[in-house]
Amino acid sequence: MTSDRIALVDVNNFYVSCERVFDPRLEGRPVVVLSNNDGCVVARSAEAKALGITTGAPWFQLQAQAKAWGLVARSSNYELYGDMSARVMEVVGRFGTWQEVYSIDESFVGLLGDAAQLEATGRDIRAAVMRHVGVPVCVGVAQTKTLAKFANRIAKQNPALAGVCALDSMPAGHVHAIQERVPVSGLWGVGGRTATRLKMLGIETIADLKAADPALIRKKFSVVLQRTVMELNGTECIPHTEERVDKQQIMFSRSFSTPVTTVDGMEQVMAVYAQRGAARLNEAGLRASTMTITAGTSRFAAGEGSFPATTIRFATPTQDPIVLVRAAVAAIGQSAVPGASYLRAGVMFNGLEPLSGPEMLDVFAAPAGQPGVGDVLGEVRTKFGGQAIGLGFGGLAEPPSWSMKRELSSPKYTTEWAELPVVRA
DNA sequence: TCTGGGGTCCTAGGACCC
DNA sequence: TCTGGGGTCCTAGGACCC
Repeated sequence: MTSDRIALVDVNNFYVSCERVFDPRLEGRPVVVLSNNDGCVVARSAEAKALGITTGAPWFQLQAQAKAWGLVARSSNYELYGDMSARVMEVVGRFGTWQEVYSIDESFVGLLGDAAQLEATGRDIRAAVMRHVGVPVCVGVAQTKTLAKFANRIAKQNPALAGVCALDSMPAGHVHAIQERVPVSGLWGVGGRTATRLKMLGIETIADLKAADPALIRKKFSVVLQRTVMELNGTECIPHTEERVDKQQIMFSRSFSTPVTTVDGMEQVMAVYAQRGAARLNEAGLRASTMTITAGTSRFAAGEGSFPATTIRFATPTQDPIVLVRAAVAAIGQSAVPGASYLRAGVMFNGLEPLSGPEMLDVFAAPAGQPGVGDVLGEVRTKFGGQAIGLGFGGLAEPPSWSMKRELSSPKYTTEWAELPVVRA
């Protein structure tokens, strides 16, 4: 019987797998990839997981044992991961009747076929991605997205399945037995808070939740969890959106490598961050009607922190870096507390609209058809690299002392001519 | 000394309108 | 000045995801 099914394809330990493609010595060793500023662990190889290293573990706490464990750490290299992601998505997309890219390492694709064909297609996808990109993927196939996620989890945890699990080709009793063992928190869309509240109602496993009354769940929780219950029972409730819906917000936020303690310093930070945000707006072809700036001291320090946040509304939506930088600097100047030890800051844009949309009268805007400042900056960056040009502090060749730290980074193997891998034969 | 960054969706409540 | 229902839009906050 031919059925319409959904496959969830994701890359195992994606960041680590990308590093391994270009450095095979990492194969078989415990490897972690760190967050910005080399702060904490964001990805782990199977060997690192086996050592008990958790996601979010601070690197400074692991460093002492790293040598004894033979543990290798890499800074995150988003240029590399982004490019590898695009390659994986392109290969996976060839197999589907539709494709929705869900995250940097996951996509849902539509498959048609009977149980045996679905499973065979899963194996073909795995082989193709390994051959063309070099990273291992797992495939879960089922009737709904929630179940496809669940099947993918089974594929990952059960080595005998060799990375592919199509629920249609498993005996129903077997599937049910697994659902009776796995706690609800292992389910897509059910986090810790909801799991705790469900437990009080005696709902602990996926099987419990599947058998729950959807109407009751909606009343006691939300329409979101009700959809989960229905999806567990085979009714599709979460639509697939092939083309990315328009973004609702754009952010740029970063922690510093060293604290910033002066208002002047925070103004420098904002000048740089507002520019980075403006560049993102320009790339997306959007302008914003509000900008929210945030900053924060340590969440872990004793005493009261300072977490200024200010929203600025623009009479005319804009993506002009000069306007945005001025507004951000003025706002932080008013809200930053002198002497506070700031560790992070961010810029967020909301109320987005396309650049090509109806123009309101603004005597300072570039005349129609002429490039604005953002376009010119973007063009220079495309030709000469991201660091080539900037306004004020954003244009310094030598980055300020608080800039992000990435000491253990691999080269941008696939996106910079100067950093291409060298092969000797 | 050191603890990520970037998002989405839903809901409740307030402002405002007819 | 008070009375009333019904509706939209916006924002803040919660929960979750990778």
